[in-house]
Amino acid sequence: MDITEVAKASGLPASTLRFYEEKGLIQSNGRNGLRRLFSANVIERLALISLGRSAGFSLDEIAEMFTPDGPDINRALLSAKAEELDRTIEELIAMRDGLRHAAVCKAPNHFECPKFLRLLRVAGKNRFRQPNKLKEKKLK
Amino acid sequence: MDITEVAKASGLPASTLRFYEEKGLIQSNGRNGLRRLFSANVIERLALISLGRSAGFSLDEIAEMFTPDGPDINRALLSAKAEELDRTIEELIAMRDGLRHAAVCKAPNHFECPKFLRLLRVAGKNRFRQPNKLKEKKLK
DNA sequence: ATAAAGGCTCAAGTCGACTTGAAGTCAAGC
DNA sequence: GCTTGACTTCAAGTCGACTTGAGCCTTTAT
Repeated sequence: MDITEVAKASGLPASTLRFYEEKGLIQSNGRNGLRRLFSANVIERLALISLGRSAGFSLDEIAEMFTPDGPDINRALLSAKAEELDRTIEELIAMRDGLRHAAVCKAPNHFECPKFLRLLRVAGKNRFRQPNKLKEKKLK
Repeated sequence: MDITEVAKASGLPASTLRFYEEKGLIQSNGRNGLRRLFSANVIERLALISLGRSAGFSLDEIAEMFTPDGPDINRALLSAKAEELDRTIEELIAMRDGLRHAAVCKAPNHFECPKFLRLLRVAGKNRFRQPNKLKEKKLK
């Protein structure tokens, strides 16, 4: 497959595929002239990468999992990520409940509202870096 | 209070406080010579900012909420964020379950495992930008 | 009177994951 | 034989939230 086919099949722009190749996340197997050729299993690989990204792995972490050939998934790392997700989920739930409450709370000042104060305490612990804003998916 | 006191009380470095002031998120009320003076309520304000960050608001969004004077919380925006969080939470739960499964799954190839395939489908939908890696909190 | 401490400003750097742009190469169709 | 369009490389730019550094200016202690 050439890069455009892979792009279409995976939904990723060609620039991303080149970037991933450069990072060692995927391989092209040879060239047709200048042009990269990919074997079909790169699609699975990309799916796996996408999965990893969604689960919160960085590209570098994902690269580590794909060590020799074929994804060798590190089970301990997976479990650790699952636990990390668990904590994140709990924090987000607290946050969501707090937001939902704040949206209807009638207290003149939120600092007088016990629920809001509880929210603040949760937020205090919850000092993790936030995602960059989602970029709009531009469909051309 | 001077900037160091605010820094101590809030846990934020002075550089961040200057940055927030420049962005209009907090105000200093006058100077003592060169030095900024802050009134005590800036602490509450910072707590609110921290809360907003934890809930996934960008600094610009938070700035919008603090329009004239005193936080005027936009209830619709809060509800919208709560819903957004709801969706994120569901995705993360699916992801966590998937990870947990993948960590124990014995299938020779994950692509033969139905649970794993389901996970992939979830991940496919779940094409949101991930957080930058958490930076280690360096305690000096 | 002077030096250290700490605040100040402004510009530039950082991080991760890409994207964009300029300039070049190559095969195919007219 | 020349244009077109799809690919190539490589460098630089982008985004958000800060941090860092250089070079000043003040206050406080000696």
